[in-house]
Amino acid sequence: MGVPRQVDHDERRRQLTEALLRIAGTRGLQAVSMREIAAEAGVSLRVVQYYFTNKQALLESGLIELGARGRRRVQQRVADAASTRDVFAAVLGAIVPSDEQSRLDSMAWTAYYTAALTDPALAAAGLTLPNALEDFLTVRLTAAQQAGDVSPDRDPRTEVAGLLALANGLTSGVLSRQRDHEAATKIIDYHLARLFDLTPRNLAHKAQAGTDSAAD
Amino acid sequence: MGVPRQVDHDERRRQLTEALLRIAGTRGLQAVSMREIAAEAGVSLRVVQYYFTNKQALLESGLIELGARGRRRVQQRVADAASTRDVFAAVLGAIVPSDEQSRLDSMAWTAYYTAALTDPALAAAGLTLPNALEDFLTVRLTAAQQAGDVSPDRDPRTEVAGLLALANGLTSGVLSRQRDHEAATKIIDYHLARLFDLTPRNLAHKAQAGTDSAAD
DNA sequence: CCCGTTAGGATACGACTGTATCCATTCGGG
DNA sequence: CCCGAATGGATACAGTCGTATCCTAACGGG
Repeated sequence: MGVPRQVDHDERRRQLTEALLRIAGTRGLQAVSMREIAAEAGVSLRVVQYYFTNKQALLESGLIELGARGRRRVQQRVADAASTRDVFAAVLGAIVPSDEQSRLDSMAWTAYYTAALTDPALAAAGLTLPNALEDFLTVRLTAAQQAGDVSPDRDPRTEVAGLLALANGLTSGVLSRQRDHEAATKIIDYHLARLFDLTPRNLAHKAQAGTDSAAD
Repeated sequence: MGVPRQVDHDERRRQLTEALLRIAGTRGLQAVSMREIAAEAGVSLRVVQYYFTNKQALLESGLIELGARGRRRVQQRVADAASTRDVFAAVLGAIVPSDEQSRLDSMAWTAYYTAALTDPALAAAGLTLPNALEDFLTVRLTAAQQAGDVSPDRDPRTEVAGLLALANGLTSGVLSRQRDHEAATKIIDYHLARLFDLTPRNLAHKAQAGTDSAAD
């Protein structure tokens, strides 16, 4: 038992979790079985059993990894977002699947989400990401509104909830290949352009409240 | 073999299909088995086999029934919709689950939708309702815009796609009990109010194009 | 009357599931 | 050196799954 034991252990678990998510993303959650995961990871059934006591534990691990990936994607995009509008475009753009990897993850996420609707054990393991995003964006939008970058007759919480639901619905369309990523992005930008537009009747208000709106 | 044979046959199939949808709506699609359907319908396994050759046929029947229910709900609400805005509120309000029955149907629909993402056989059996609604609403919105009831700088197709995606995303939130029906309706109305609002800069255009806008 | 079709009960079959058990190997600290 | 823990191969077990088969009844037209 060498020093890097715990590391190897976690690495093994990570490989198995990734195999699980690959299956869930391509063939669905109902195709996920212990033996399938073993085959996908190129190991024996016993190894899967060894590193995960339960199938339940395995599924939870997959859900946790999926949440971590989502958070990572959002943070990467938000990192280089200058304005509040850029932050919104980044977050919403991170929700809608863009490349093949995010499509697979989105598939798996949808499968988990659907399963959690009828399986309280999965629901308890956490789909908390949407709520966190809602709070985060609401704070940002409220600040932008107070800075005069958004029309005062907009309701930040309602706008954010609507935009997140929009991104969610667009994701469904992208996954079912009813829409592609570009079309979805256009729809999102269409709405962001209106939300952050101050053209006619809001210029007066903008001029009166424009204090620290440059950095936002 | 009496005259009402075919009728009895169809009635039996209908009962079994409803039993299937009850299970799918409460315990999920993965809980749907021939034996479970038999138990739910209060018949023997053989009867389920007798009226449906395959499990596949059974699932398709459930999907068809689900689509029919959705269409029925939309038509009922659209029936007494006076203005174009009422039509939009009716259609979008028909998508978001309101009572317990529509919640169950929406659950089952989500389960089917998710399954269809990885099962081409189910996808072929038809999730065509969204596309039909998109075309329908786009025609209505374009007409309303030409009548001057909607600002000319709105893009009807984008607006409709966005609203349907919004309703879809809100449905997810309602099903996961993150939001209730009332909150979802408020968000929809919030957006419809903006879409059909002509207050400041559009009144000029409205006055110039207002020919047959009264009946719409 | 009787015979073929319709309807359904009872049971079986093979595949697959999650989980458990038995066993061999490896390897590092005492 | 050696012994116990870590690791994993092979196999078994009890369920559940969709599907198939066998066998009764019932019943209406010839």
